Amino acid sequence: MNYTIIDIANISGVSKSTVSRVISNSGYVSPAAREKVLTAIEKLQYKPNAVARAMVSRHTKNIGVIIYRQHHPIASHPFYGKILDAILEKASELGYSIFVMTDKEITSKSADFLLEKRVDGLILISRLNQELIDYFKSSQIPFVMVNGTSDDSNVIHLVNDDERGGELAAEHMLSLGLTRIAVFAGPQEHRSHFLRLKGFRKTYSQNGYEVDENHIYYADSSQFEEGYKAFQSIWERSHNLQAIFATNDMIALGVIKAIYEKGMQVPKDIAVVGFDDIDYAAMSNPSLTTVHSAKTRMGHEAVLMLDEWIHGNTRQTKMQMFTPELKIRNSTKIEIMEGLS
Amino acid sequence: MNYTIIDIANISGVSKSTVSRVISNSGYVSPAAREKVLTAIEKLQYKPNAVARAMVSRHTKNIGVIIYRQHHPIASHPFYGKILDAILEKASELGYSIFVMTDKEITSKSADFLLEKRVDGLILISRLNQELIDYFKSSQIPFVMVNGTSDDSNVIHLVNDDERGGELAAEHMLSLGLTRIAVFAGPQEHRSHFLRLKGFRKTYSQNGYEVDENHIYYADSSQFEEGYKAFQSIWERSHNLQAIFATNDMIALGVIKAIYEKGMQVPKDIAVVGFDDIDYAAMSNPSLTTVHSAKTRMGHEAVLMLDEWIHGNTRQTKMQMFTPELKIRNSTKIEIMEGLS
DNA sequence: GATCGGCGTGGGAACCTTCCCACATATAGG
DNA sequence: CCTATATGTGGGAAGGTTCCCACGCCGATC
Repeated sequence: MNYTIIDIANISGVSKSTVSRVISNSGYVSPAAREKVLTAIEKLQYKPNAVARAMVSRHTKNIGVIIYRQHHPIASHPFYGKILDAILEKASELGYSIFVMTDKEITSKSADFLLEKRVDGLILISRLNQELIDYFKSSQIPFVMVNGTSDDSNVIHLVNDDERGGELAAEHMLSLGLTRIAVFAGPQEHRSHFLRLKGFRKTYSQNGYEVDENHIYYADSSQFEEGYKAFQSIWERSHNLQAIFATNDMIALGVIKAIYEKGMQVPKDIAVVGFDDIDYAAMSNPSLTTVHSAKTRMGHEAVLMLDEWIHGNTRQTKMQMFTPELKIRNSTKIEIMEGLS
Repeated sequence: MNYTIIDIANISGVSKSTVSRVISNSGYVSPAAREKVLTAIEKLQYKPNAVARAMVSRHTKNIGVIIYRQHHPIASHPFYGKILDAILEKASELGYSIFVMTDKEITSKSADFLLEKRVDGLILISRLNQELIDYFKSSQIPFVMVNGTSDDSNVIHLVNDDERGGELAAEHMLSLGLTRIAVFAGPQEHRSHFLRLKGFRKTYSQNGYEVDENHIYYADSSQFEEGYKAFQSIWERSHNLQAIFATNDMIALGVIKAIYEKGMQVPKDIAVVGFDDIDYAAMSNPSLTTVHSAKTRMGHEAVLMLDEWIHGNTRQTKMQMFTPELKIRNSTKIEIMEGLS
């Protein structure tokens, strides 16, 4: 069914070595021989067997991407999926194929699977624990972490400067005079949510406003439903909120929906600021003011750095941090509040 | 760096054949020998080399997924990404690894790449042309098409019953007495958009209302921006619309946004119906009435059918059609219009 | 006590490629 | 004319596994 290099050799009347040289474009091959081989390849629609090639060359040109996440969606997630899209794009440019796996549990199971497939490297997305990080380190496989947790400065990881992002959100809200606020924070064991909240509180604090712990709602997950439900619960505690900061856009979108269902409007009654700048932030009604995180750049850079490692080069700085950017949209389009506190 | 079956054999004092039998759990192995081998495997953290295995067994347990699509997002697309998520899930259940590729052009380029990697089968998502379908047929590789175009009844393809979906949308709108309507249709060369429009018009027609060709806007793409821009253009032509049907949710969401920016409200001034039931349909403000398409089921079924083919079984019915379902939400929550035309 | 089947084990070929080495021819330099 | 170098070609080993076949042992059957 599939032809081999030997078939091509026989048809074109040369040895398999010569065919190999033609395919890999290396060594000496006479124009006549090359011509004959090329015609035979074309005629039989011969495709070199990458499995056999990997067998001898000891590398597959395959990269594994594992997204650690408990809830759907995963690939179609507006944040993680966006990173994946960027990975796919850059990998294709560099000639890699990508295995995508999703894993609900933070264990080595998926990775072992891909390790058996002999991938050249691994890209790990989202939070994983130190035990797993140590496992990857000991396995000798080149790997990079995207948007994950690690204080281990020896591990390549690409993250958003979430603390700075939190500050940006706070600065914006402060500039609008919004001081009666609430925060809807995603799971604090996740680096991003933790730092976003931290930066936000710090900035408010530095400006003389402590964020009341009673006005911080800690969500169990970072999903839409969480923001939606959470708003009801916090609303009962405090009726005179001016604004809400959510540590990601999905939560913010859930909050907006809940606000409208209570018969209020954004930003007229309550302003909302999100984080991530997922595609829907711009599309939502009203469009959502948010902090842009470098999803595409993280994905591209992850592949680039992994590729370097695979080729034996490593950079000095293992940690790459991307600067976030504030995107002001309609959900905070208000007159500046004055003299209120 | 990586141990081989021979290393395990040497350590445990048996032959490589015995180790192979232990790993594959086949043939006769004495409990004593099995025990020794297992300990050695555990001790060395031996991982069988799937590349070598694929070499001899002639199958890789890898499946390629190619998403043919010109515009970003792809993996993170609320429709295609959702299918991909389902594929990933089911594949993992069945022990397959998934190569994901995206291709902007409808050529055999990506497929050739995966064919070289010797995938066991291919899942092709979205529209492709007959030439390419013929190419896959001639390549002998098991493949299934998801949400693609094909009149070739010999090709396995999974589609949504889009025509019926168009009817459902029309029936709902008619039941609300909405007759002054406009349609925003995605690219007509795409089977889905074509059939959705067809079913919709047919139903209106059967009820005595022809959809005026002047009130159909044919969009160049099926994206948010398209719906957004399109509304402005159609709005100038007709100021007294009661409702809009868009052939997918992204376009519908764009329309809603444009409606609000013109100072009107949904559904009070104009009702909107979409198609697909992407996650954001439920989250949007107002929530979007839409026709649910079986994204997850299509993804699951695609893997299942491909797996059957890989194992040499094929079903009689190559074409599997999924019945759509109307999801009534707030974007059509109106008093029934009476006596208007 | 020879034969037979079940059990347990090991050796070797095969899968398809790359890479190294050996060999052949032609050309140039001394 | 002989050697050195460039060009061109082919053979064989290696890479790690599976699978087939052969072989040895044991207990049961005739």
